[in-house]
Amino acid sequence: MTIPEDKRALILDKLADHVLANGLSASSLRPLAKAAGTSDRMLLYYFVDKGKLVAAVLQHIAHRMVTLMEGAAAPEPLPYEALLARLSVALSDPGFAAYMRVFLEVASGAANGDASLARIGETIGRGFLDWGKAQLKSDTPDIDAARLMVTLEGTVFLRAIGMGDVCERALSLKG
Amino acid sequence: MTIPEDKRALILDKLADHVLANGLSASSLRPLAKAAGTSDRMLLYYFVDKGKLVAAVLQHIAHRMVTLMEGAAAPEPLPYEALLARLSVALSDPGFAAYMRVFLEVASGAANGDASLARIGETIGRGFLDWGKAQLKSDTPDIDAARLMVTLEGTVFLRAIGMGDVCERALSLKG
DNA sequence: ACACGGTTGTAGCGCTTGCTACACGAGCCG
DNA sequence: CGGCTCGTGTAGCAAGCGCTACAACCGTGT
Repeated sequence: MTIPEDKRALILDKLADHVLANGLSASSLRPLAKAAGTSDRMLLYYFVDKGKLVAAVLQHIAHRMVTLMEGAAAPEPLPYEALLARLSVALSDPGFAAYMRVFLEVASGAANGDASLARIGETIGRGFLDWGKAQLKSDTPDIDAARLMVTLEGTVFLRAIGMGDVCERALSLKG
Repeated sequence: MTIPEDKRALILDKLADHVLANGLSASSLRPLAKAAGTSDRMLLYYFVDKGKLVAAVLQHIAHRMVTLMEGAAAPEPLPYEALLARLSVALSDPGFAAYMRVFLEVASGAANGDASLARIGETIGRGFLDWGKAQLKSDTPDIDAARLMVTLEGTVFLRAIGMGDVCERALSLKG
């Protein structure tokens, strides 16, 4: 037992970097291997097949994102409007935006029938939802957290197609 | 001049069917050609290259979607909440959902740097926004239409990853 | 009748994809 | 020492990708 776990974890980290920087669609075995400083042969040796590799990388990315989000959490619970405004700008940060891009790609793959991506996407999504709920000061936290998330993912979607202006308008204070 | 326009339009229709049914990622030349009853060779003859083909198909799909939406428009302007509820169920309809799946895929591609997809996505998105605005009865139609769209695209995103329940909760009447 | 230009089929190119067969070195166990 | 398993490099497979070269068809104009 020569503990491949260490090496696996190290590789996973570099793979996550590559996916965050280049997207899932640009992540075939050979580019990934190059980014991790190995060969495609070794990637499959560690992860058995492509599907399991992608699952592992996305899980790793999700874990990183949770860490990142914990650091970005509001110091105290905020009412809906204030939290929405705060998170909206947080998601625009390039560091966060990369995660949102792959999240969007996961959702797209899931919509096209990839059950594995759907499962991973839901896990990430539920984590995100809970994280938001924990920061909400509300009488109806479940409903408001849901509204928060729907709105935020909507802005991710729209910003992707160059409609950031519409997001700004939607987030302007309600009359 | 043996009018290739007719044939082009006919082919475009079948291509659109295929993309709506199978997604953009499952739409390489040979499957598309088979779906349209031609050869990849002919597809390139009509559309020059893959990029232009995809652009043409997406434009065609967008046009179809506009037609579909016109038929689904509310008979008279509705206030925000009512319109949101109405459109939310409309987008769940399988006929509409296929368009939303493709739309999501376009957004994902755009987010990953495909400028052509970004342009097409924005065109579709702006059309959608205008369509919604026309059905809104509001003092601040621009803001409300933006909020409507952000919310609806958010539900598309979340439903893709199996979080439809969260969408329901978000759309429940506000307290 | 004949040449010609728009249309189409056949075949294949060079490349990338996920994955695998095989050999070889290194370390452990008898 | 002898074998045996684990780790790794080399090489390659079949399939799919976008795209193209070439030849043949067919309708029209002269």
